[in-house]
Amino acid sequence: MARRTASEKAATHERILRHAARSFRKEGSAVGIGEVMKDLGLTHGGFYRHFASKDDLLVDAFSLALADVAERLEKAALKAPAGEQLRAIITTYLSVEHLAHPETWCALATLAPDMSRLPPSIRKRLESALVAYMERLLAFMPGRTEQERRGTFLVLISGMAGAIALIRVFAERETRERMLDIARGYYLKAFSA
Amino acid sequence: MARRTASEKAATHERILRHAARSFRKEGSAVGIGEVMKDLGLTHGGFYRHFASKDDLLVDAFSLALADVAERLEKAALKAPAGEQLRAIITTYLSVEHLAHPETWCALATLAPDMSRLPPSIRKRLESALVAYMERLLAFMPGRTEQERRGTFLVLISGMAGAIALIRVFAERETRERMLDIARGYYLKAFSA
DNA sequence: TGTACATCAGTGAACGCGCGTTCACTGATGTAC
DNA sequence: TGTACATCAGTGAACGCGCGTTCACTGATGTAC
Repeated sequence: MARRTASEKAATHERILRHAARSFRKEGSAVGIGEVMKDLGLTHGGFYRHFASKDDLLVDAFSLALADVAERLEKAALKAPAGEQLRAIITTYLSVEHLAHPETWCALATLAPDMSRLPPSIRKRLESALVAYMERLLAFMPGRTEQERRGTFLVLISGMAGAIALIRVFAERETRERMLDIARGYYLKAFSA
Repeated sequence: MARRTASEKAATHERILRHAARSFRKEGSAVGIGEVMKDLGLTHGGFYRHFASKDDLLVDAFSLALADVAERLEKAALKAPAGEQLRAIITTYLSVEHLAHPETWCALATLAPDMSRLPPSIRKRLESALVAYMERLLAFMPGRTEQERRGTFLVLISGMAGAIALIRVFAERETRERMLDIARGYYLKAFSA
């Protein structure tokens, strides 16, 4: 119960951010500040030493979540043999693992509607995070020009996010996996053939 | 302030449902019962003569929203000349109108994550509504077998919903319309050529 | 058809609860000399 | 290097507020005879 060193503060800031990025993806952006802090063994009052408001945390957490997924997908692509990189991105994105773990995977599939309801002033920061997401994966997208590759990213990622979001509404494991197979089959054929 | 006739009650029930289906799509499922009732000139207490709980309203409102959109898309298809029906569905779905009016258009693009967080007991009803959405448009989907047409619906509708959800994060009209053109171009080429 | 009574749609106060945010306080850290 | 003081990370009580839900009440509707 006293002042912390600068590096301790930075570590706490990051812990709040990382945990919020998971909680919002898992349970939605209605998760309270009190709950996030409590999960970390902290009290709610201290939150405002780290973020100006909940909206401020939301934007940063959404941005971190997007960067996190971009990194995961990039790693999956880089691990794949040459020519199989886009295939790796698609099978990683449309996986049972992704379906079952919203808290560590794509924020677009869980939070896109919440993102679009944030105040416009703050949404600009989210747009940057989305552009960064795209930039990170652009090299793996098919297309002759950069414009084409951007278009491919838009259609492919938003399409797969929509598929994950829809499939998650269904409860039965069997139904979900059948739908996932259909979607994966389509995107592999349409984008990586 | 007294008992109403059976048909008055039914009318009120429907007014609540229809308005909720709009409000949830526009502002998210966190919109309160009090607000929905107040918008209709009613008080919050009467709500429970019509619905057992807010979750109960959520499921019914989501289902109505889905049925509403299925009908709009079906009408768009039926108005189109033979051979242009799928094209009509795609251009209607990926329109500036849809982008700008979440309250009257596809609930998947605005509420899919909220749907998947509903209690499993209640989610079954939503699954039926989604299946009904599919059935209604199945005849317009390309594919040799019904299985294929179901697969096409899954990929097409979830993909377009994901595109709308992503594009709505961006604030600038010009950016949005450019992205919308790219998505529309893709889906027309991939599904309706 | 009229009468007596049960039902219940809608009202508005009240319930407990959790939310985001503020603030006085603590005591260790950071800084100026 | 030591000292004196300002800073501030984190605590926990308190703020106003809105939420979902309950309930006693009202009076017109529905129903049994």
